[in-house]
This record gives sequence, structure tokens and C-alpha cells, in this order.
Amino acid sequence: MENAEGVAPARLRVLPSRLLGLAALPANRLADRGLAAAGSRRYHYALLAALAEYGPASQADLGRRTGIDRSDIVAITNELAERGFIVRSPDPDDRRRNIITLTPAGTRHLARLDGLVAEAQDELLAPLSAGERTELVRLLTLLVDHHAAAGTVHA
Amino acid sequence: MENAEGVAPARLRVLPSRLLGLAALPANRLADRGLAAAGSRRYHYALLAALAEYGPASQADLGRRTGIDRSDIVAITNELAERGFIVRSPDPDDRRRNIITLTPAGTRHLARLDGLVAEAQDELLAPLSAGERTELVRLLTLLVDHHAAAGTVHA
DNA sequence: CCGGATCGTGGGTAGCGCCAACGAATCTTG
DNA sequence: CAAGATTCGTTGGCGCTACCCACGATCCGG
Repeated sequence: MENAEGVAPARLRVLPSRLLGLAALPANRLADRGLAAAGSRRYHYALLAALAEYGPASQADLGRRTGIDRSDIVAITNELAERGFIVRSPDPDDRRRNIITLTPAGTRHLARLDGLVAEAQDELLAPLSAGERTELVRLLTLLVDHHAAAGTVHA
Repeated sequence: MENAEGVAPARLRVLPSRLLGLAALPANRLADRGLAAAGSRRYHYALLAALAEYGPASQADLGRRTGIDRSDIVAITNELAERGFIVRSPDPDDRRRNIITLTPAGTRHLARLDGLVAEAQDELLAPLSAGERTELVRLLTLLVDHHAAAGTVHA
């Protein structure tokens, strides 16, 4: 083992985009690990959270809210419905649509996932002070909102 | 089109880990788009950049430096060698190893990729002031270094 | 000299993100 | 009101990232 422990990241001109990717890695790993403990994935969490925040919606709407592709929504809703976390009911006003509704079990499951992800959170943000955490959230929110406006809608 | 333009992100309790993932999305998309213009992917860029920063190394070392799996390094080095950007030569001191060296063409290619990624950078960071950009980089670096020490080495 | 570790390699898996196409239903518009 | 465009759910597929396991060859420590 020639350069065992440190390997010294050195980290010269590391571009922000790369940094974001690198930071997203442990973030996702930690969140995934927590979610996996409840037999769920990030897609499930995103969908349940969107339902809890915005209320019942069609699958296409859910896709727009979460940025997840229509195709993938199908599989996710299938899995969530199988476990009784959501209900898929035909929209009487538009027979093309399914209205997805969170069940009480789904709400409970989401609460559990929230807890698990929150734990991952603490681990992720361990090296940051409280002030730094809010500042990081603020900056990231700026980025996300900016590119959400350009990515999800326009273009 | 019922809720066309805004869809109003609303963005309640969005957890940092999710925010990071969301922010990494446009970051990676923009970078990928630039890299694709030069027929490359993020893995290629990471490997070339690591070679330029740390100098020649074995494939296993490159894996440790970049956090990329040994198995994946094989495919990437194959592709980079095919295009003449790196050279794979056996290590005389340890016949298990290949020493990967950046060629002049590889250095030129990396410079081109740097330019392309830098463009993506500007687009990514558009909503941030200069001060905010450095602060974001600082915070992300804290996160990455912290979890690199725990992820790449220990455990 | 022998056992354990490391190296390159091949193979496989899972998840995310995306795109093309289809029939059914709806909306638009002439 | 009929014809064309659009939206919806769904199926099937693809590429990239990130992993894992197993193997033979090689090196190293005891």
C-alpha cells in the first residue's frame, strides 16, 4: 500500500460543477442508505413528498413537479400503489388521467422516510456550522430555482 | 395546458441532500453537454484532470484519486488510449501495474475540455454573485473533503 | 517458500435520467 | 361538427454512473 491513508486530495482548480457532483455523491449515498432501510428509493421519496406538499395530482403533473419523466412515474406509482401508499383513481373529469392520492399509510411511510433522510442529513452536514448550513441551502436554492425555471418549463 | 408556466416550485422543507442532488442535475447536464461536444464524458474528464494534477499513476491509484472504481478505470483508459490521449506502459518495478501517462494530445484535449466545462460553469453559476460563488465552493469543498476522508479511505 | 494482499481485467447489477412510440381521450379550429 | 393537434398513461429501450464479485498474475511479509 504505497500511498495509503491520505492520498492528499490536493484539489487544485476544482470546478464548481465537479464539486457539486462530488458533493452530491455522499449526499445521495447517505440518503439512499437511509431510504433503503425502508425499502424505498429516491424516486419514491420524491413522489411521496410531492404528493404531501402539493396534494393529489395526475401522473403527468407529478412528473412536472418532481422533474421525473412520465415514463418513470408509471413504475414508481405502480410500486407505491402495490404497497398501499398511494391510490390511483380515474379522473371523472378527464378519463385520460389517473388521480394519485396519498393514503394514510403513505403519509406514515413518508414520515418514516423523512426521519431516515434527516439522519443522513446530519451526517452529510456534519462539517458545517449552523450558519454555513443555511447559507449552503440558500445558495443551492438559488441555483436550483434558476435552472428549474429554465429546465422544467422553458426550453 | 392547465398549469403551464410557473407550476410554482413552492419548495417547502427541501432537505439539503435533495437540494444537492437537484443542483447537481443541471450542473452535470451542462457539463455533460459541453464534454459531449468533444466526444467525452465526465469519467474521461475526471481521469485526464487527475493525471494532469497528480502526474502519471497506476490504474488503481487513479481509481483512488478520482473515486472511480478499478473496473471502470479499465474501460475509460481503454477509450482514452484508443484516442491517443494517454499511454499505458507496464511498470518495470511492478509488473502487475500499468503506468498511465498523459500524452501531449491528451493535454491538449484536456485543455479543450477545461474550456468547455468552464463555459458550462458560467451558465451554472449565473444566478450567483462572485462572492456567493466562492462561498459556495468553500462550503462544497468542506463537504467533499470531509466525506472523501471517510468514504475513499477509511471504512 | 507460502499465504495474503494488490493489480488489471471481465462480467454483472441497480438506479437515474431520458427519448420514441402507441392507443385512448380531449381540446382546438376550421 | 368533423379533422387535426395535443395530452395522458403506458411500454420498451438506451446511456451513464456507481457498485460488486471473481479470476489469474504478481508482489510482499513472515
